[in-house]
Parts: sequence; C-alpha cells; structure tokens
Amino acid sequence: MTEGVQHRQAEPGKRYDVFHTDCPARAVVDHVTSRWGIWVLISLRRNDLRFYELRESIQGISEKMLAQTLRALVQDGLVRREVEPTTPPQVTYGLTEFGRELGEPLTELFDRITRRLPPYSGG
Amino acid sequence: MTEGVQHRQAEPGKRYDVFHTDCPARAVVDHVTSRWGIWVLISLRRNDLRFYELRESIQGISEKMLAQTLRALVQDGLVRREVEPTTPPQVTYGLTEFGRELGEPLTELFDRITRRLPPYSGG
DNA sequence: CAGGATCCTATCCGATACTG
DNA sequence: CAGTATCGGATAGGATCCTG
Repeated sequence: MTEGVQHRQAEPGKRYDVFHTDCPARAVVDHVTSRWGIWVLISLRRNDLRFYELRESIQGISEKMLAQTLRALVQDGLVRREVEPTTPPQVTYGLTEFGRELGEPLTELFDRITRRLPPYSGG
Repeated sequence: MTEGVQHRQAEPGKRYDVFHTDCPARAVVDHVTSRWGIWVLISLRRNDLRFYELRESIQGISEKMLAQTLRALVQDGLVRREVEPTTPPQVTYGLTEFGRELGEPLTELFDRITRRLPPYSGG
C-alpha cells in the first residue's frame, strides 16, 4: 500500500483516513469484501453470466442478496449490466475494466488461501 | 465470524467448490474480508503493533471488534500473538508468513481501488 | 427469466462496565 | 495495558410472494 495513505488527515482533531469510514474508497472496499461481492467478482472473471447462472454458480446466495450485491457493484462501476429486450428478457452481467482490475488481487487472495488450505480432505 | 455457511452436500455431477460450501477456506475468506480483518492485516504489514497501536491505527474500531478480529485471525494462522510478561503486560501482534502472503493481494486490492478513487479532493 | 417488496430473524457492532 | 462480559440498537441477509 502507499505508505502515506493512512494518515491523510485533514483537520487537527479530526483524524481522517481511509481506514475510517468517510472515504469513498471505503465504500468500494466494503462492497467488494461484502459477504457475496467477492464471489460475484470472481465468478464473472471467467466469463459473463446471466442472473440465474450467477445464482447457480454462487450456491447459497439468495436472489435478494444477488440482486443487491449486483446493484452495488454496478453502481461502483465494477460490473456492467446488459439487458437484451427479448422474450423472456435476458440480463447479462460482466466485469468492467475496473472490475477486472480488482478481480485479479481478489482471485490471487482466494487462490493463496485455497493453496494453503486443501479444500476437501476427500479431494 | 460469519460461520453460518450453507451446508451443501456433494452430489454427483454437481459442481462443488468453495463458492458454496463449508470449506475451511471459506471461513478464512470471511475473516479476511470481514469489516475489520482487512485493515488489521494491512496495518500489520508495515510492522508489528501492540493492541492499542492497532486500535489507534484503525480508527473507528472498537476494542471489542479489534479483539474479536484478532482472535479469529490468530486462530486462522494469519496473525501471531506475542505476550511479554512485563508490567504492565505487553502484547504484540504481527503477521505470520501466511498472513504476509495474504496481505499482498489485499494491499494490491486496496491500492487499486484508491488509485482509481482519489481519497479526498481536499487532501 | 429477472428482480422488486415485505417480513422477520440472526448477527454485527458499539457502548459500557469490569478484570488481571 | 490488554483484554472479557453483557446489553441493546442497527443492519445484513433469508424466505416468500408478486410482477413484467
């Protein structure tokens, strides 16, 4: 990290850094590291997916949380949403360049964890 | 922290990965990406810190959450805890090799976000 | 299929008080 | 200093029902 990041204090008496909650980056960090955000991002790294494909890929996620997570990620500019006006309607999600940028360290993180912790004793 | 992971059985032909399981890696991911986990890890990358130093470094964190986060991270083998039997007692926290391994992508993630989102216009 | 609205519970997390 | 224990408000998140 940039060494000076933490103490980016603005006013005396009011300590003010990214570790605290006011920084806009903090919101992105929160979304990315939210319970489901990381999985959505990693899932979409491979290829674009539709809503139900995402839901199946990330088993355990509820539709509500998927929609909510997706919305936050789209707003943050990490995920791109494409609606095809067919019948029935198809919505495809994919990563933006920013999303792909963040997907890398996220995948690396995930990778390092699983490399160290064998997923299943049975294989 | 979040231990309420969906229990899912392995079915033949069914994809079974860390995305939707009680895989041990999932717990680590949850701890690392917990509200405070990432900041503790990043803080400790620079150098070892004592409890109160961590608390001051990560402004906004309560003692309860710091202790709780630290405990989880120590249990996961990411953080090392050293007690010096002095008076008053001193406890120093530092990263294990595993912790340092994970700190890298975490820092990279954080770095890429802040690089894109300038923390403060006035800063 | 893709999601919004609602209800409700689990948990997170901060404040406070106390211990060694 | 370095925590632990407890309480209570806030919120995250699941289940279900409903719509275009």
